[in-house]
Amino acid sequence: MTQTYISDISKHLGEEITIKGWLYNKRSSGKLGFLEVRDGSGIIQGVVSKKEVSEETWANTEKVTQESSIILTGVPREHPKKPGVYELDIKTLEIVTLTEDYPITPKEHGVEFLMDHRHLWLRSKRQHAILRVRHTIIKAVRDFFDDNGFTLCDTPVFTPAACEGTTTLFEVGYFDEKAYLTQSGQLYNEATAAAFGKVYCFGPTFRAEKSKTRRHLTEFWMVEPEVAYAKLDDVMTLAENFISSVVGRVLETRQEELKHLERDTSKLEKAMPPFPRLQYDDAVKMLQQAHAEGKVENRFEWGGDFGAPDETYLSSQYDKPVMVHRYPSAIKAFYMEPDPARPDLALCVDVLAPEGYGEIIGGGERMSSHELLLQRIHEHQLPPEAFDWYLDLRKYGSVPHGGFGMGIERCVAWVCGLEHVRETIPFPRMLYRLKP
RNA sequence: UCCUCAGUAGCUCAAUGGCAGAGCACUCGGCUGUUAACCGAGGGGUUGUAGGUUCGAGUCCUACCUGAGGAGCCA
Repeated sequence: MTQTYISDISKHLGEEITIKGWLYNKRSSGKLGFLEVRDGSGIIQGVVSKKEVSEETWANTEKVTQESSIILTGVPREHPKKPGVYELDIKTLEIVTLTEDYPITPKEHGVEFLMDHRHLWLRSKRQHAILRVRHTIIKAVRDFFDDNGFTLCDTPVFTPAACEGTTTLFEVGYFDEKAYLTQSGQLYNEATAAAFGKVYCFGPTFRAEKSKTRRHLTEFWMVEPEVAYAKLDDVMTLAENFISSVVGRVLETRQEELKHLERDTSKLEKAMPPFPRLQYDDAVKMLQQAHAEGKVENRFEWGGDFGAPDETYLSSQYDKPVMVHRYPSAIKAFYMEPDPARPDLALCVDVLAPEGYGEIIGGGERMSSHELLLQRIHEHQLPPEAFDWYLDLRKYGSVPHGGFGMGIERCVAWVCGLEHVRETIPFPRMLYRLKP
């Protein structure tokens, strides 16, 4: 028995086909049954008429329940009232397994209940739309780098020490010693960039921060490109080309999903280069003026890092992602290259997504001087022996280089217009949430 | 770690300190074009836990537990 996928239904109009899937929802009108069937590729409404089918098929139609697995045969055709929409005239309905008491009903549910049933929640239309956009974003990310001369050089998940020494790490046993789950592949990227020129890594990242907000996961996926000989301006140009390429791909191929999510795509269409480049100093002035005008609650002082409300205000001033660059070195990672014109500033950049989605990219130019890097390691009270290989990169053919990291889930949340990143990954890992 | 809010039927939510309710889901019946279908009937409860105030607590007070949102930190 061959199987036809619902996504291919338009190629089989008028033919008898077999659909293998699950019952999404059922409605009936006496001797006429309406079965919404999903098979992973899509959803189609099947129509069963009592007088057209066998007693067995009609009995199955009456007793089949939501999310029962079913195999049906029938003939697809256009919906009588909706042009471009297809229906299936069902001839036979076989129940593979009858489901009893499916927990997720067609009505509303709360977050806790849905999260506890994430393994089933994934079957819903909304989750389907989001995860298909996620798939497309990841594909577009890989295509962008693959098509631009980058080599994929994935970095380890087990690491011997903190990459940046600031954020909390997950500690795991590693035979007789301790290891930590990676919080960034960047340091390793710098080694592979010196070997391959343009590289990227893409994998899971772990942060043991006790953050409990709509923007945080403890396990998330990050893509990190790194380019030898790149200066800060090159990094920013790469970032804006990269983001616009990814967003453009979603707009090209996922209109249906974005429509289901009720995303205002006109806002995404504006995410085309060039992105505004805002120096930290000027961003501070904007925030201070906004405070004076009563638009921001707290007065921002030069030297601090932006909080979520600050980022939201700054991004609200633009209709496309904004790139904030040259933060004070004191609040950035130890490996950031200082600005020769202003040594107290780091040649770094954060890309803030529009509509309050916050920082989706962080990156910049890395320090190329062995002497200065060693000094910074000492200043940050990091163990130099843990960074011997990293320092080697400055001993053997050091060059200016830079790159950035983008959190996939925040990007998906922004593109889909979601309230929370928990829906952007099949099984989110969050503070106090390890199951399912 | 801190701040705020919320826990009542399988789910989503009502109930002035005074009889524990509705919709969905489920079971039964009705309907040949339904779109979270609809109409009628039925079963379904230790109101998060422990204590306190009161003639009387789902409701007020205290502690704890669980969850949500936010802060800090970050992508």
